[in-house]
Amino acid sequence: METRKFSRKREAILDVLRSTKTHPTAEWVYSRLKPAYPDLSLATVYRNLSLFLSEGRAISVGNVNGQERYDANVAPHPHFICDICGEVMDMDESFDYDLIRNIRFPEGSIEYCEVVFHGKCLNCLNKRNA
Amino acid sequence: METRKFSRKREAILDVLRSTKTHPTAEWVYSRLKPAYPDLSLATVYRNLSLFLSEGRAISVGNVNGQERYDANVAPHPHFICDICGEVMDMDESFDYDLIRNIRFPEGSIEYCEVVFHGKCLNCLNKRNA
DNA sequence: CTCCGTGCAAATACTTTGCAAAGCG
DNA sequence: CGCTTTGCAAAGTATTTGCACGGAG
Repeated sequence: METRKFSRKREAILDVLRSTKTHPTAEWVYSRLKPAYPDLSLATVYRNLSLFLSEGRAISVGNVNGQERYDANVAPHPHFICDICGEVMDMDESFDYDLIRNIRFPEGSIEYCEVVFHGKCLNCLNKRNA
Repeated sequence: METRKFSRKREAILDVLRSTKTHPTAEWVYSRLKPAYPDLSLATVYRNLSLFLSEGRAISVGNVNGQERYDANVAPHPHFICDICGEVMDMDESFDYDLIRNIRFPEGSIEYCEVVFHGKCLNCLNKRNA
C-alpha cells in the first residue's frame, strides 16, 4: 500500500500546474516556484510530476521538442501543437469524443484516446508573413 | 537548394523502415542493418531518419518510453500503443478521418491530426491474467 | 576534383537515481 | 521515532554535432 505524507512543495507544484493553461515543462514549473522556494530542486519537480501521472492527478500531453509537457486537466480533451514554436493549446470545444467511443480494436483493449492537431499558431503565422 | 547524392546506406535504412510494421526506433533499424553493414554508425541512422522526416518520406509516431518511433507509412492513420510493453500498432481500418476534417480552430491553422489510442495489447493482457 | 555522406567520439539535453539529511505524523 | 520527502550531485539515456576521411557525380 502506498503511504503518502503531506508536503508543502508537492502541493505547490500541483498548484502551479493547475493554475496555468500553458501545459508546462518540468523546468517551467521549477522556475516558477524557485523564487518562493529557494531550496527547491528540479529533481523534486520531476519526482512529483511523475507521481501525479501515476496517481492520475495529471497527464502528459506528450514530448514536444524533447521535453515532456504536463497538464492538470485530466479530462480527455484534444490539443493543438504549433510545430514552429512548440506552444500547446487546449481545444476543449472543438472535438466530440463520442465520435471515437465506439471504435473496436481486436488486438488490444482501448483505455483512452489522444487527439492532437498540428499546425502553426497565429503568432508564428504572422511572423512568417511579416 | 538541397543537393542530394545517392547513398547505399540511406536506401537501406528506408528499406528497413518500409519493410516493417513495428514502428521501430532508430536503434532497432540500426541493429537490423549492422550485420549487413558492419561499419554502419548509429549516427547515420539518426541523420537519415531525420532527413526522411523533413522530406516527408517518413513520420514520427511519437516518443514511446523515451524513444522516437518511426513509420514509413506517411498516410494519416491512427495508432494503438500498449502502455505496458510499448508496442505500436496500426489501426488503419478503425478510424474515419472525415470525422475531424471539418474542425475549425481560430488560434492556429491545422495541418494534420494525430489520433493515438492507448491501452493494453493482448499479449500483456494475457500475461497479467496468467 | 568537389562536395556530400559517414564513422567515431565527444557533446548535449532531459530525466532519473543514490544517499544522507530534514520533515511529517 | 519510523518512514516519506528532499537537495545535491552523479549517473543514465537518447539524440546531435564536429571533424577528418571515403564515396558519388
